[in-house]
Amino acid sequence: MKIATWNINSLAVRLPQVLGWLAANPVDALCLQELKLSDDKFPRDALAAAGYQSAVFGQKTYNGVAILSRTPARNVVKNIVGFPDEQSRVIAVTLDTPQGELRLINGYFVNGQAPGTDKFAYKMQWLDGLCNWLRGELLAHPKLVLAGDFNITADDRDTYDPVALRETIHHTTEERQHLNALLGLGLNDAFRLFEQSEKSYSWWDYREFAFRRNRGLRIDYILVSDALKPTVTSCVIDKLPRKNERPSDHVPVVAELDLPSIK
DNA sequence: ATGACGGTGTGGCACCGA
Repeated sequence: MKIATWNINSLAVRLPQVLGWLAANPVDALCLQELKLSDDKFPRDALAAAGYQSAVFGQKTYNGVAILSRTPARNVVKNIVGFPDEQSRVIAVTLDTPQGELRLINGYFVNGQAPGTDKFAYKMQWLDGLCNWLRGELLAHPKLVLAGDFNITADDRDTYDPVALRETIHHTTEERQHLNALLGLGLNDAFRLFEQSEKSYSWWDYREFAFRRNRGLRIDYILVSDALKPTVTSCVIDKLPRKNERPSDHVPVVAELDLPSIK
């Protein structure tokens, strides 16, 4: 089965691109971030016509996440249990596969603006809350995938300028320690399970021709639990949608797991 | 040091993103 994640930076603007991408890339589940719309504005019918059910946790203007899946999602949880949050950043579902249940968690991690700001402090607290919640989720669901926009570069391979951007937002030691804490729970960065080309990124600024110059960051991840790690057969970044007219600044990441495809 | 680009809102610029 194939699982993908994509920060689409407004589903109202990008719905046609999502539908087009799904037609060309018929994944089993797609995690979307930054819907920027409330639940009542979610294009459930258009996605259903394309063969996808939707578990939605929207928010007006900012944030908002959804999981599209070919099979029904059950046990839907919104946001981090034990971490009250005004912002819609997490949705978790259980999907039933012929190989048993799979827990899929979609996160739009806090941006954090800059070290020393209130938003950075919120990012650290949010990451703490996520880690504490996931510890139990992994015990309850050994076959678990955490996908989304992490807003953290894991290491210097994931940034176009590790020297100039050292200890700036998305590059701080503190953020990377939090990401390592997640990995320490028994999660694995699917992208790094395979040989990848250098300078592989998932986000490029809209400004200064960043995409053309490949000045990007890899901040979108698919983490798989230890139990799933042996089943991962590929993980790729699909840069093509960044060439669309009115593209999102992020592109999809796709992982393939050697579980029978959900029918 | 700043802004550059793009999305949203009840707007004519401000805020946010990364």
